[in-house]
Amino acid sequence: MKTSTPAAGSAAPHLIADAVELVHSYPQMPLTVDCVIFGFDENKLKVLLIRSDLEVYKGKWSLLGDIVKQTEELDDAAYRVLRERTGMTDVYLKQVQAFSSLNRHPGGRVVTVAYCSLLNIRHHELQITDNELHWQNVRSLKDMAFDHKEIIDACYNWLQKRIQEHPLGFNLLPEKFSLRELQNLYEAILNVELDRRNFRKKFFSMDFLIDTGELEEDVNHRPGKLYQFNFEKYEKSKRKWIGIDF
Amino acid sequence: MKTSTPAAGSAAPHLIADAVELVHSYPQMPLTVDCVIFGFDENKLKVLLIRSDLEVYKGKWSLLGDIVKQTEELDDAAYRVLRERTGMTDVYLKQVQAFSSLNRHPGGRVVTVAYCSLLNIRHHELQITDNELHWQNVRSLKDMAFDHKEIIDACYNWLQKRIQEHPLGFNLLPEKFSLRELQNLYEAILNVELDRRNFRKKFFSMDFLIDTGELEEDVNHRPGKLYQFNFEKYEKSKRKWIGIDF
DNA sequence: ATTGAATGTGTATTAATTACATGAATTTTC
DNA sequence: GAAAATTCATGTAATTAATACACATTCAAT
Repeated sequence: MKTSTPAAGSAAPHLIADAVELVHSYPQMPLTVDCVIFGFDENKLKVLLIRSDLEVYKGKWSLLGDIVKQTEELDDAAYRVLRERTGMTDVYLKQVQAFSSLNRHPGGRVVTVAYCSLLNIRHHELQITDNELHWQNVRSLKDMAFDHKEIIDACYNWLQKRIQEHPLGFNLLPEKFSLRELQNLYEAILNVELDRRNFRKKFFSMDFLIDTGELEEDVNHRPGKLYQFNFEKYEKSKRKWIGIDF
Repeated sequence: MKTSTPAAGSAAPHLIADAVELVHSYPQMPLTVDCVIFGFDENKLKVLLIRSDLEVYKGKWSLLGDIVKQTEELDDAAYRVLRERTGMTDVYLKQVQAFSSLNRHPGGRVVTVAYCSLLNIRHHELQITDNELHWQNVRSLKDMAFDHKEIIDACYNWLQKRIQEHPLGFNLLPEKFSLRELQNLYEAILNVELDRRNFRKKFFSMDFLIDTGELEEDVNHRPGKLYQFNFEKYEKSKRKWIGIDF
C-alpha cells in the first residue's frame, strides 16, 4: 500500500541480528485502526457506527475498527475493516491522526490510528445487513464509546478543511450528480449556505465538470443536468498554490 | 497533553476485567516517535539530524526519535525527545503522520509516528553540544537511515501547506524580526520568490504585526524595523475560512 | 561627499469574489 | 389544459483582493 524504502536490505546478517535484538528490547503495545466512514444522505452528512462489542460500553455506538496485525500496514488494516464491514473495495481512505490517551480504552493501553473514509451510501456493493450498524447524523453524536466522539470530531474538521482544497466530495455522491446535489453536499459538510449562482460559477470556472447530457430522473420538479467529475483532467492540472492567509 | 475522554471510568469491575482480557489478546508491537525538527539559518530551512546508532546504518543520518513507553502518550514521547536532545521545552510540535511499512526498520516491525517541530536555531536554551548532531539543509538530504527521507518529505510538505494558513513560521524566527527575515523564511520554505512590496502589504493588512519601534543591529546596510507577531490578537480573530478551490 | 545597497511606500491593472433578478422547464393543482 | 408552484439556468454590476511595477529614503562604506 505504502511505497516502502527498503531498509538496509542487503546488510550483513550479524548487523541485522543486532538490530533485531534491539527492537526486541522495545516496549510493545496494541495498535488499532478506527475508520470514520462518512456518507451523504437526505442532505445530511452521516457517519457509519456500530454498537460497541464491549460490555462496559453496552448500548453505546462506536467506530468501525480493528486491531493491526503483526505483519500488516496501517493502511491495509483500515482497508480490511472497510472491506469486511461494507463489502466495498475502491473506497476513499486517508490516515488522519493517531490517538494515544492512556485511558482511552478501558482494557488498557491501546493506541489507535484514525482514518477518514468517504463512500456513496447508495453504492450497490454496500450491504449493511448487520442491524448493529447504522448511519448517524454527524451533528447528533452523543454518548459514544471510547474517545470516538473526539476522533470523529477530528476527522470531521479534517474533512471540512480538505474538501475545500481537494475534490474529495465526489466520493460521497453517485458518479453522475446534479449541481444542486453537489452544492447540498458542500453546504452540509461546511455547515453554511452558499449562493447558488456563485457556486455554479465557481465550479464551472474550474472546468473539471463534464456535462453528461443526461438529466435527473424521479425528481418532482424541473430536472437538473447531470455532471461527472473529470478526475483525469484534475490530476494533470495539479495547481501549485501560494496564498499566505491567516 | 491530550484532552482525555475518561473511558468508562466508573464501570463495574468485572466489565473492566473483561476488557482487560480482550486487550491482552491483541497483537502488540513496538511504537516510536520521530521528530522532524526544522530550523532556519542563513536563509535556508534546516533539519536537525543525528548519526544513526544502528551499525547497519553506520555513517548515515537519521531523525531524532525514541520508543514510546508503555504509559506514555505520543505527544509526551515527542516532547521528551525534544527536551532530551535540545534542552528546549516550549517548542512548536505537531503530530503529522504514522508510518508503518513492514520493512522500514531492519530490526523488525516498528511503527513510528512523525512529528513536525519548529524552533529558533539561535535560541539560548538550544545546546547542541553533541557533535553527532547537525543541522542539514532540507534540500540536500540523501542516504538517510530507515525511511527517514520519506518522513522528512512528508513533514516538509505538511509545513509548506500549513505555513500558508497558520502563523507557524514565527517559531523559526527570533522573537523580534525584520520583514525581510520573514520574507526570506517564506521564500526558503515555499521555494519561491515573492514581491517585497506585496509581501509587506499582505502581512500589514492582516494586522498581526506589532512594530516594536526597534531597528535591526549589526547589519551592514540600512537597518529594518523589528516586529513581533501578535499571537494574542490572532487567537481572538480565528477566521472562519470558506474558499473552495482546487 | 559620493556611491552602493537595502528599506519603505503608492498606484494602476487585473483577477476574483460577492451580491443580486429574471426567464425557462417541468410538475402539481385546479 | 390553463394557471400556479417549484426549481433550473444564466448575467451583470460592485466590491474586494492580487499582481505588477518605480522611486525616494536611510545608513554604511569608501
